[in-house]
Amino acid sequence: MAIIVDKEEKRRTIALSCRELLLEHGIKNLTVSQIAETAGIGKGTIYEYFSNKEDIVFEIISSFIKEHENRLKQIAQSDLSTKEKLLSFYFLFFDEEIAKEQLRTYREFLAITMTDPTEQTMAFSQNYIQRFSTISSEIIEEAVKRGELRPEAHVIVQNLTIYHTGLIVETSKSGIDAKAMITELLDTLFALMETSA
Amino acid sequence: MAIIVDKEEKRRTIALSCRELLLEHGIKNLTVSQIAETAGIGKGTIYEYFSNKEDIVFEIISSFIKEHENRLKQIAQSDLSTKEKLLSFYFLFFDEEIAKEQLRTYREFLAITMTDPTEQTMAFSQNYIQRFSTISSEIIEEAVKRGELRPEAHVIVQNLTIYHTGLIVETSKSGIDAKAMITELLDTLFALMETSA
Amino acid sequence: MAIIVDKEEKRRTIALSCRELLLEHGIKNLTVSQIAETAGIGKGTIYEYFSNKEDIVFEIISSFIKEHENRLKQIAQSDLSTKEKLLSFYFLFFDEEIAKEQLRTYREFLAITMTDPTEQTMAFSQNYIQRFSTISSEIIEEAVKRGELRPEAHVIVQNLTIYHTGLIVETSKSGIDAKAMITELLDTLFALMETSA
Amino acid sequence: MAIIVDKEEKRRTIALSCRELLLEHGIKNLTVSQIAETAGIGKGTIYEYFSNKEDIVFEIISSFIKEHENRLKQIAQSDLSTKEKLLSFYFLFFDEEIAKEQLRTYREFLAITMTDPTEQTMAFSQNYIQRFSTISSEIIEEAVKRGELRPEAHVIVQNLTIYHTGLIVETSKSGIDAKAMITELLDTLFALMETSA
DNA sequence: TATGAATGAGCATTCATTCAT
DNA sequence: AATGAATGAATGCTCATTCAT
Repeated sequence: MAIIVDKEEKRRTIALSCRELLLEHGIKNLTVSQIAETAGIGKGTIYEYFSNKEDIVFEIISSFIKEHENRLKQIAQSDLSTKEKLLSFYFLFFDEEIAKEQLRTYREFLAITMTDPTEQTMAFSQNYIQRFSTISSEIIEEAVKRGELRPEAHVIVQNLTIYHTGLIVETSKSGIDAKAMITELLDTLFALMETSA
Repeated sequence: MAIIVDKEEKRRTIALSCRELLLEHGIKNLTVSQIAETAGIGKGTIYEYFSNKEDIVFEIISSFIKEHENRLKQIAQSDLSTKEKLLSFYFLFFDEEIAKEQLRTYREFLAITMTDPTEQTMAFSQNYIQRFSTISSEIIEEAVKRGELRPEAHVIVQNLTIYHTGLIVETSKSGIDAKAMITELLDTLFALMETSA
Repeated sequence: MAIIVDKEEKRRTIALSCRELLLEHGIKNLTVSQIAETAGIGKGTIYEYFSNKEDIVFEIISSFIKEHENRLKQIAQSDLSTKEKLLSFYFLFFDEEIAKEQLRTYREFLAITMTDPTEQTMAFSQNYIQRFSTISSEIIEEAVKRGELRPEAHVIVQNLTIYHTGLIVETSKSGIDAKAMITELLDTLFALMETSA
Repeated sequence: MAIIVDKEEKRRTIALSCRELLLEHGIKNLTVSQIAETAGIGKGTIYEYFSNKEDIVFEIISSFIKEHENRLKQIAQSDLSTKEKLLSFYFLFFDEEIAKEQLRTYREFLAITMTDPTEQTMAFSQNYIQRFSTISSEIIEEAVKRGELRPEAHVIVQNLTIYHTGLIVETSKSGIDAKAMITELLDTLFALMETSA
């Protein structure tokens, strides 16, 4: 009897073994040969589990995003104040050591989604944005329910996700302090959004 | 004595003759040979006026940006209300036929600044952001002076430039209506920022 | 399972198929495309077996040098007198039809080692010089042992390898008869080196 | 009345102004534009006085060689012993600071004469070799006349010029001590060549 | 299921030299 | 006599993907 390998399982195994490799080389400089070698399999075998290089890279990035998502969820469920939650939320990409390491690669990923709008790419990217948005919405919804923030906060926070993307782009040019920018913006917004009560 | 050429002038001439070419092919798929042919000069001549392909591309993009800047200035100086000004201001990239054509190329440019942060690239990019910011700041300053908007508006509008970049990125994934997003956001922000008076 | 190829074997096969090509075009004018075509393989395949053009060229030259070395060994082991051996030894590069054809390419190779002293280049070159020296030393050692030549002959013959290189260089300028030069020099040296007995 | 410029004079002036430039960049990396700029004249003007780049480079190298020749003549006319003269003579290229600086460029020159045997190149090169030979011959002739050396020394010393070229080539590969090589060789040769008297 | 050998399109850049003025 | 603007040929190398075994 031949061993039946769970394809999905093996995809993950291969992807996981190449997380460091991706962070080290970046997307463009990562070769399929390197992936095969690091995963300990043949180059051709890669294509038994992934349709192309992009597919592998996205699987690896997906694992990073899942981790990131979990951290965001922890922030959302923490005891912090609403403002602190949002601060931590948006800082995460710029602040934490792990996230910072991933920022370069995430920018590359973003650049790809901008210039090669494949169906595959876009589906992946949209899905990610949506999940990211959902979590931040939950933070706000709660605050609005509790009467802390005006209902308009919802719209604003929704757009903060897009602002966040802009910040990721613009911080690739030196001279921009993401932390300071977010803090100032949230301070100002909160001053406006908080119920006068 | 040989003819003396105004280098700066000729740079512009060459760049101008290749505007359509760039929009048609995009940055990556544009070849120096195509540029030379379109400009009606020898390939080597290109390098008498530009240090490399990037240099030419940026000169061409620069001409688009200058045009864009002029349109933005016109908006800033128009009779529109502050909110309408800002709407027009941020729509411009997504709305006008001309701008829309350029959006794809501008995204490519943005992708380059994110992944190949050359000194040349960054200087160019920062300069552009700054000029863009200056104009929008002027719109706000005026409104604040007139007592239309609270002073906090300044911080918010400053960050709208970054939001705008994020929007350029995110709209590369279909399914996002930039116009609706901006309208909703500005409506909400204005409701918060307008002096109750 | 895929076919496993003996890389070293294939390197040689490719190199051998391009010997004539190299002699015909010389190093500089030889293109990788020509090599691929002549070897009957794809251009990319070349780079599966060689790290760069220099690597291929050196492999081909290496095959010439090995042949040359074998001929030198035959001379060393022949019944000729010591002087005749040395004459044949140093003539070989200038005299034999085959060698003469290779002289132009060998000069190019020498010129490269002089101006682009890569580690790769130098290692290759030194190795060659050493093997060449070893053989001529053996000829002398024997003669000294037999009491034919004074022990000093060793030093002199060692330096003849360097003289030989000089001759290869200088004969690139017409008007120098390598054969006559070597003959006269060896005659004179032998008159001085031979034991008076 | 137009000023009549002595072409030969101007050739020298231009060449002299670019000596440092040549040593700094080497032949291949020296551009005609650099020469024109350094000489303070237009690029086109270069071609009023020189037929091509090679012509300029050789004029500059010629000035170095003339200097070198003068130093050799001084050695030949000094009070040193014959052996010491020859040692100094052949050391000069490897030992003196100035000469050492020039060695890299001289090797490049040699490489050119080997691979591009233009008439121009060869004439220049042969002329140089001959003058170099003449001086060393004078040293020997004297010694032979005085009865210091056997007449055969003439043949040997003649060939030392070629040996010297070989040494220049081989020392481009590290690991060869030119000074030690020459010393040992001359010691051995003198032991053989000196009249027993 | 696994593999690894083979592939080939595609492109920026340099710089000696010319010649119109 | 002086100049400098214009030129254009020529080439190594990468790497995702396929498919025969």
